[in-house]
Amino acid sequence: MNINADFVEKLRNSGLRPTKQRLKICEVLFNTEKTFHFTINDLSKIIKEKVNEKISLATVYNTVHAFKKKGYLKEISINSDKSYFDTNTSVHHHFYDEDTNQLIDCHQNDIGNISIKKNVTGKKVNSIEVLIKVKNNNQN
Amino acid sequence: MNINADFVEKLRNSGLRPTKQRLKICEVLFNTEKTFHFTINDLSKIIKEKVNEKISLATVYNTVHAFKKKGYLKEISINSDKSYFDTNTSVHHHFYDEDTNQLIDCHQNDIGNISIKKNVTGKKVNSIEVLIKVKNNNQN
DNA sequence: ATGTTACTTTATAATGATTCTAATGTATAT
DNA sequence: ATATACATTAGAATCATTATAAAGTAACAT
Ligand SMILES: [Mn+2]
Ligand SMILES: [Mn+2]
Ligand SMILES: [Zn+2]
Ligand SMILES: [Zn+2]
Repeated sequence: MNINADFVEKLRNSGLRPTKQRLKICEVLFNTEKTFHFTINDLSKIIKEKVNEKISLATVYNTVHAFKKKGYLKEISINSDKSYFDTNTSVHHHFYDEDTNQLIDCHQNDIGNISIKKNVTGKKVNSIEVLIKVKNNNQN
Repeated sequence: MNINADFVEKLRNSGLRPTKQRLKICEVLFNTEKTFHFTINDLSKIIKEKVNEKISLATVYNTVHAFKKKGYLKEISINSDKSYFDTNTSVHHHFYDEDTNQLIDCHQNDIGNISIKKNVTGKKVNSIEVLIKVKNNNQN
């Protein structure tokens, strides 16, 4: 278990105890080639189906929020019904496919630089996020 | 009732019957100098306090969604807890004050032009929205 | 005006995502 | 091995939103 040792270290370094539940969730979230977007529901479905481990829904919530707080996950709000999480924690923008409800990363180089000419007085800019909603060409 | 007649016409033209509930809500939302952002909770509080009319919460939801569908309101998702609505239906961006949880309009001229260099294949860009999160300068 | 119909409002229940609780289990340090 | 703080868990609670279905009202034809 080479990869597992990495996650143990990662968790320990964050002050999180490496429990088997957290390690399983790490595997699902971070042991992939590409980053991805998911809802809590997606995640618990993946755990149920692909992993031989029953993790309480409360633990999934706890863990996702713990990972978000440690900066290993990002939360993305597209509509108020569901909350999306992102394993890509870098500053980046998103396409949102309104037909399929899918989030797609939009890399910095796919979009012109964004300059804020006038800011709110007495405040510092914390993040700039662009959301591009796309739809099918054919009218429905 | 000059203004009221306008709202009656507006509703009729949209295929919505001008009920007294809808007219009251029109007054609250559209009989103002400036556009503003609100949650359903905000709106029903305003109706309770400033207007001598008791409107069922279900009707507030129904009306807001009807107005959104007709293009008189815009829905804005900042975080998954609350849904914000906007009486400014033009294409525009937002500052979100993370200290006060307030939405502030960001006009087109306060921000550089945004060019999408690479789009999702087979899709047309429907909207481009920028969200700028701001915070106090002093660390807390 | 009256009646008919479709639309609207309303109170209340249902839903569903998220959070809370408090009991049980476990990792870590001594 | 023991103590202790941290973590997991099932189930309950919360809260925003949506559904239901009964009663009310606007629009329209007679
Ligand atoms: Mn909605
Ligand atoms: Mn959250
Ligand atoms: Zn992303
Ligand atoms: Zn706005």
